[in-house]
Amino acid sequence: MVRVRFAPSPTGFLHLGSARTALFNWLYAKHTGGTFLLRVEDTDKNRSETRFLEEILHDLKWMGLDWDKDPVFQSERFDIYRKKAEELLEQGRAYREGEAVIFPVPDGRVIEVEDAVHGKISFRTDEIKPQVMIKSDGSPAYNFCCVIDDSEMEITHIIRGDDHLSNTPKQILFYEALEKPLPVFAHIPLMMGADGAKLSKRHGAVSVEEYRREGYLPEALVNYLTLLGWNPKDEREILSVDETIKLFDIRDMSDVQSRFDTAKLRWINSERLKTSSSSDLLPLFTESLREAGYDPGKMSETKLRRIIELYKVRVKTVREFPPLAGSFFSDEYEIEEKGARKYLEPEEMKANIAHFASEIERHETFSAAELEELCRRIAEKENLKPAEIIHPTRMAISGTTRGAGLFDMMEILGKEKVLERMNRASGSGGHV
RNA sequence: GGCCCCAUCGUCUAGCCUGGCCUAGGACACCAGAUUCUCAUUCUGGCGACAGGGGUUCGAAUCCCCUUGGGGCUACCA
Repeated sequence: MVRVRFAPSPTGFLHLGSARTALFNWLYAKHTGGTFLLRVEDTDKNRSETRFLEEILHDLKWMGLDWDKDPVFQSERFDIYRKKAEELLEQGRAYREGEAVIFPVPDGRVIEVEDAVHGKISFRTDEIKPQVMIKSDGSPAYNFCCVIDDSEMEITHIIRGDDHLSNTPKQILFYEALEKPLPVFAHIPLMMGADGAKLSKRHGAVSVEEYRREGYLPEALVNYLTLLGWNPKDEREILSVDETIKLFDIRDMSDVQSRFDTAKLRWINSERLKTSSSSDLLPLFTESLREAGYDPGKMSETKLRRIIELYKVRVKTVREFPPLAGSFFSDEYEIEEKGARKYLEPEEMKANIAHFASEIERHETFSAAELEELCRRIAEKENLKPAEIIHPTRMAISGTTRGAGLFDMMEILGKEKVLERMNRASGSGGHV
C-alpha cells in the first residue's frame, strides 16, 4: 500500500513549486490507490503562522488535492523526537554538546540511493558533518524529525524536490540508527523561472493564490503543472485529472528541471475555458465582474450565460473578461480613442449609424438574425459594405472595435440601450 | 571552493535505458496565409534544437570520458 505525504511549513503562502510537489504526491497516491497525507512542519515557532496554514490548505483544496487524514503537526511531537534522541544517546550513538544532541557521522562510507527518478546516486559520508538531532533550545532538527515522522507515518515513497537530494544520505543515516526500513525516494527536478533562475517574486506571481485571483481555472493550473516534468506517452496536452491519474507514474518523471512558462499556462487555461459550459463558468465570471466594479446582479442568468458563451473564447483568463464586456453592464465603459476617431467622428459614419438606428426604430422586433438582415439590406440599398455600418455601430454601442459579433451584442443589450447609444453617437435623436 | 543533479527548437517535451525506422516528431510562443463585421476562434503553412570536444562502433541525439553551461546543497531554516 502506497503512502505518500506533502509536508509544507506554514511560513508563507503555497508556492507554485510546492504545489507541484504536492500534486505529484497526490497523483501517485491516486494512481496506486494509496494514501495522501499532510504533515505540517511547524518546528520553527517564530516563523509559523496559522493563517499561512489555512491559506495552504485552502489552496490545496482549490486545486482538488484532497488528503486522507487530519494533518500531523510536528510542533505537537517534540516529546517524541526528544525521546528518540535520548534513546540514541543511551545507546552511545549520539552525544551531547551543551543542550544539543548530535549524531556523529562515520567517515569512509558510501551511501547509495536508488532514486525513482534519477536512478543510482552515491554520496560519501566524508562530506557529511555531524548532524544535529536536537537543537540547544530543545527543538528537533529537520532531518531528524523528518525521518522519525516519515517512518512513524509509514511513508512508503518520499516524493519531494531535488533540493532535498543532499539531505537524503543524512536521513538514511538516521533511518539506519533508528533501525527503520527505508522508503523509496523520488526527487523531482525543480521548477525554475522563465530565465532559469529560482522561481521567485521577481518572475511575477509565485503563489497558487495569485493564479487563482488572476483568473486561472484550477484544472488548468493542475494540467500545466503536470506537464512540467511528465507527459502521457502520446501527444495530448489537454488532460483531465482522471486521465492523468490513470496514466501517471513517478518513474516516468523527467529528471531535467523545467522553466515555468506563463504563455503555455495561459493557452491551457483558454482551452479549458473554451470547453467549459457557461453554467460552470457563471460564478467565476460573475465574481470577476463584481471585482472589477460592475454590478451583474440585475442581469438575468440566461443573458449572463449568453455573454459568457460569447466571450469565453476571447479571453485567456477570467480576469480579462470585465474590461472586454463592461459595456453590457454599465454605461460607464471606456471608449477607445483610435476607434472613435475612425468610426465615430467622420460624418459619413455618423450617418450610417443614424440610418441603421432609424431602421431599427421602425422595425417591430429585435433579434440578432433580423438585425443582420436589416443591416445588410441597408448596405445593399446604399451601396455600402456591411462593414461600414457594422464597425461604427459596434463602436457606438460598446466603445471598442473588438469583441463579439455585433448583432449578438445588440440583441443582448436590448433595443432601448442600443438605440440610446446609437443616437448619442450619431448626434441625432436627442437622447443624451 | 567542495559534493550532488542536469544538458534535444526561445519554452514544455517525444526519441535515449534496449545504438540504425531521426533528412530529430508534437505543443506553446512567434511570423505568414485562408475564413470572418472587428477581435477571438478555426484551418493551412513557415521559422526553429541533438551545448562543445574526444572516444567506442560498420553506424551515436542515443553508450563512455573531458570541457563548458545551468541548478541544488554545503545552518542548532525547513
